[in-house]
Amino acid sequence: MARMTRQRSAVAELLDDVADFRSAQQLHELLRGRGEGIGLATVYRTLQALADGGEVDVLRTADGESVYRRCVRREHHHHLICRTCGATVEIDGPSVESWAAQVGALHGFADIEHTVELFGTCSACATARGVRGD
Amino acid sequence: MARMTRQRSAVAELLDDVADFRSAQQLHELLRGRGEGIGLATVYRTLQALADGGEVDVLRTADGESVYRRCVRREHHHHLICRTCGATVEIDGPSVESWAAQVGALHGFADIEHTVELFGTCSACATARGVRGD
DNA sequence: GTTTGTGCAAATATTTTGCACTTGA
DNA sequence: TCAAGTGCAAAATATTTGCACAAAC
Repeated sequence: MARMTRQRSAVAELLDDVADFRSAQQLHELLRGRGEGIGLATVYRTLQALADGGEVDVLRTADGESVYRRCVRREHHHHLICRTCGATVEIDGPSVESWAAQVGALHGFADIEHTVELFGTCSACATARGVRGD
Repeated sequence: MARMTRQRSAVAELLDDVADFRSAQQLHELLRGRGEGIGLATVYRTLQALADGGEVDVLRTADGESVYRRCVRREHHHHLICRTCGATVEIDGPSVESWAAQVGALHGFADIEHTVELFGTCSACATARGVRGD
């Protein structure tokens, strides 16, 4: 039910090499750039399978694109993302977990799940901007 | 630069009446149901303008639809959303705010913004499901 | 009267799917 | 072998846009 193919290996390897979130289309272009013969549909199908299996994180950008990234941690966690250069840090926050559960219970909600994403300017980008006086 | 038209009033009124997040398409259908002659494109344009002006909240559903809702509170806040019936509760969480700022600072990030959404099953839906033994 | 807004339909963009062909186990 | 995977192109979905017409100020 999960056959190892040239295409799937290529996607897996690419995800190992790439540090931040990339869209399916970007990943497809990168693969093509590496000389991999792979169709866009296959990239989508592979990413979807990986996401279902919890092997990659999926985020939705503000303009409605799905972006994917290999998850370093196995447990539930969140992201801190630089809004300028896209650098990401994986973080966890026990306090948020418990806060979410509490708030949910307070309003009579069960099975609480939550999405938390932090956006900011990383020190490198802040410095760059400071220098340029932007 | 912002002319008041029949269509815009209709959208504004509808947003006042509707409690939870609705997609542009749903809002358009609701307007048509009310007998308002209004085009889908106009609904999109109007919602976009309202969102730009900070008068409505925009969320992205997991399947890539944008959903809109008039913001009751002026201040920054979050949402608790029933994944079954879509009921929403606006919440605030000082602990999350400070946690976000701390985590950001710890990693050298400035200007931290965050998105936090909680999803759960509201008591009504939990009961309904329990009764059916689903 | 002029400028802004609207409706429609066509264009875009992203993701999904049908189907014949290929390929891994 | 042969079910699972792939590629392509067409379909589906959500949203945007060009343009002629209508309407607000």
